[in-house]
Amino acid sequence: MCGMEKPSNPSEAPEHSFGLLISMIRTELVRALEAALQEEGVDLRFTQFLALKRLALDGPMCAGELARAVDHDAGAMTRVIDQLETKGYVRRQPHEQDRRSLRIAVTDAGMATWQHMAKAHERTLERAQQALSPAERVQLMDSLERVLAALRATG
Amino acid sequence: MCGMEKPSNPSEAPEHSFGLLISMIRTELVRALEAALQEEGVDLRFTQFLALKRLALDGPMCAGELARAVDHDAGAMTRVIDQLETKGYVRRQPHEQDRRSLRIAVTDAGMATWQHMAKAHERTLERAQQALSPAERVQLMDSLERVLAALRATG
DNA sequence: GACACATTGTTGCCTTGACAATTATAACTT
DNA sequence: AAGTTATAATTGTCAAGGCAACAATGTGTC
Repeated sequence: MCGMEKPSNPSEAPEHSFGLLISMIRTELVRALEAALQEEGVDLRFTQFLALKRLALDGPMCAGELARAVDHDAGAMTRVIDQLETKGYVRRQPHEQDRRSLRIAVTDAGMATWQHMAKAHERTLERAQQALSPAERVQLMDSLERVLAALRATG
Repeated sequence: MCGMEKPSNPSEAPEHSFGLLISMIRTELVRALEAALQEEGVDLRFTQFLALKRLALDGPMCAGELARAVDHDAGAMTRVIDQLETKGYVRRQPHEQDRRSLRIAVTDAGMATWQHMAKAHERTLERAQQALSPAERVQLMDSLERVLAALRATG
């Protein structure tokens, strides 16, 4: 009775608001990426993926540094590192100059998994942007960067 | 010691990946909107805001319908409606033809709050897009809609 | 050196959202 | 009409993220 409503006009665009649109894309992207990872046999959630990717690309870094790099709460990052460490993809090493800090390093197993993941990642990203021309993709990323900067600027 | 790292090149763009960029924007947008609402004296979270906005704009609808409209889990939507009902912004009415369904309607207080919110909403959205030209804003929304459609299609 | 203050990582607490199971009602089939 | 299936809302459960409190260590000041 209450199912698929809105018989208004099928030709008209959904006309989503910006906030909802961004939220929906994030949800779908996370779902798509996690599905792609699972197909590849990689058991990682979105956040774990982001952290491992960052470490694999940028090399070892401190926990807080990593948290900022993937825009994650420091407390939550502790647990993400726990998970990655349990899976054997990451190692906590003491920091040379600062005994408060850590040096989070990717293990060999982590690197192997990362190379496995990279394919699934690219495939998902390609699928998301398949309806956009190369120029539009560049424009999209540029606009999004400017939106983010604006939001962060005015605080 | 481990603070603000990355002294590489200040002129170069951060070069975020698409998934992280979308996530960061969502986080900042939610934060900005909730801050703006709070400044306006409206005590609503992002999800509650989305639901009330949808109801205010589209009129009464069923719970499941509303959940789909704001891309929210049905179970979670039950609780959002609980919250909005507790605040007095929304009323659960029985559905005329279907005794399983509900008719979620905005109260007078809810409508007043919505008109209060609308300003904060527009201000936040304007702030987010302030660095984009009108043409770029249209292009951005269009690209995002296409990305969402692509993700949902191959889903 | 002693003190205040800042920073790093961790933990506890709370809220939120996703998913599965449940209940009540409707719709469909025979 | 009886039985089966589908749908609406709710509830329980669990993982994840944000925030505040905390202990350990570093930094700066007198």
